[in-house]
Amino acid sequence: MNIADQHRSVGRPREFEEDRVLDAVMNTFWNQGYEGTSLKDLCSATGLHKGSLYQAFGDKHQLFLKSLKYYMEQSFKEVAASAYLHDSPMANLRSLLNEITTKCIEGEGCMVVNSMVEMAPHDQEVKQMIDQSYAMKQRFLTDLIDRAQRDGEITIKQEPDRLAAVLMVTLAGLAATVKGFSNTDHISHVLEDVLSSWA
Amino acid sequence: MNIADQHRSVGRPREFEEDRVLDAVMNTFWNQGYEGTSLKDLCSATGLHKGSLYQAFGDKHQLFLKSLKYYMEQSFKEVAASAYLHDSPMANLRSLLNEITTKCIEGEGCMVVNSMVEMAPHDQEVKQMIDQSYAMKQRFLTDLIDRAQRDGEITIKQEPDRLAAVLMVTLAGLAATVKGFSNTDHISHVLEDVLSSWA
DNA sequence: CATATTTATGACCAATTGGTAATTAATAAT
DNA sequence: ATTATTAATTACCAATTGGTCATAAATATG
Repeated sequence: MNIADQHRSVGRPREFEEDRVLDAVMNTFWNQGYEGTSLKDLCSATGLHKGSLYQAFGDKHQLFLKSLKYYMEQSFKEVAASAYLHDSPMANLRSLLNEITTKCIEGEGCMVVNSMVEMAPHDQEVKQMIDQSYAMKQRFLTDLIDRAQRDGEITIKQEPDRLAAVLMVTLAGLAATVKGFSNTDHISHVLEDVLSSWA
Repeated sequence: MNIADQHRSVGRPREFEEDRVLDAVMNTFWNQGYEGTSLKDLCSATGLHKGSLYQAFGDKHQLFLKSLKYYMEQSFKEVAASAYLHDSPMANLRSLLNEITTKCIEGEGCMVVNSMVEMAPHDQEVKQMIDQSYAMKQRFLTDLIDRAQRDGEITIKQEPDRLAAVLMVTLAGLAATVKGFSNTDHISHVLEDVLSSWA
């Protein structure tokens, strides 16, 4: 019995899996935004009544924060794995960017970028979460770039963190642009093109 | 007497300037988003009662479309001028990107990118407007890049339209990223860095 | 079986939402 | 001056919003 279950050992047991609900909530906020999502939307997405949602996760805002955190963890896990497939840092960087691009196009964007645009300017908590996630990802990229530079596979005309900043902005741009167009042919190769210009 | 004024020659005259109202509406939608803006917000921003807003511009959605169109026209005018200051296409491209970057950081983003993220997937009319604006800007950049390439100031390893696609995505990324951070030092030079990697 | 505890459900709430309609006010044409 | 026309203002509306609360149901403990 772990700590998370401990306070549930007494009383009526939950009829839902927390992660499954969080996943449904996440998806709803992801493609409708915070203001565009009503509690009714969340109820029909999760199959729960709002009373249950409130009791289990708190109000709409807390629910959003938790689903955003969930998104950040899940999406990073899903994607970071592809940066360890090869021996060469450059190959790893390439497959990481390809993976992100593919996921981004399939999933029609990125919940972090959506939240950055919609909420960050008016929501300190969201802003803070994004700040952390951004810093971590930037370090991740900087490290890969640094090693690729040492291997001589990337130009050393720029510092690794500046190149990483370019990637971060380009990735955000990809996530934003994907939402505007049905045909994504003209943007699917953008990350590759940026990378190839660093040869 | 022009056509626009013709139907106003009879009856009580308007007490507001259409453009001033549209400007206030635009700014409100720009930094609160569509769903995040209520009619009350628009009334206090414009000083008009909602009855007047409806009569003059239609419902909330039409009002948004008109203010988005207004934004597209105004922002393009403001920015495009800086692409004609110098003789060299490369210098013009550089000052254009600098101007966009500056405006983007000052104004905390771009209404088109905001709308792309929030609305395009669920709003055909918005999507269409963005599509047009995107195509025009991409042509504008492609043309500049093409001429800079002919001058030998930009690598010819990539086609102009692919380089332009990179710029478009990076610009969208800039507009999105700007909204997430108070300190913009780490992104202010991204466009320059992209450009310099094309030397 | 009784009790304590937790969850699920549905009724309930005030406030706000986008939107309409009736009334009043201001102008041009007659 | 009267009338037609347009605009400004106000009152009004049904629906939805996020959020709470009382009650019923399900479990573990004693």
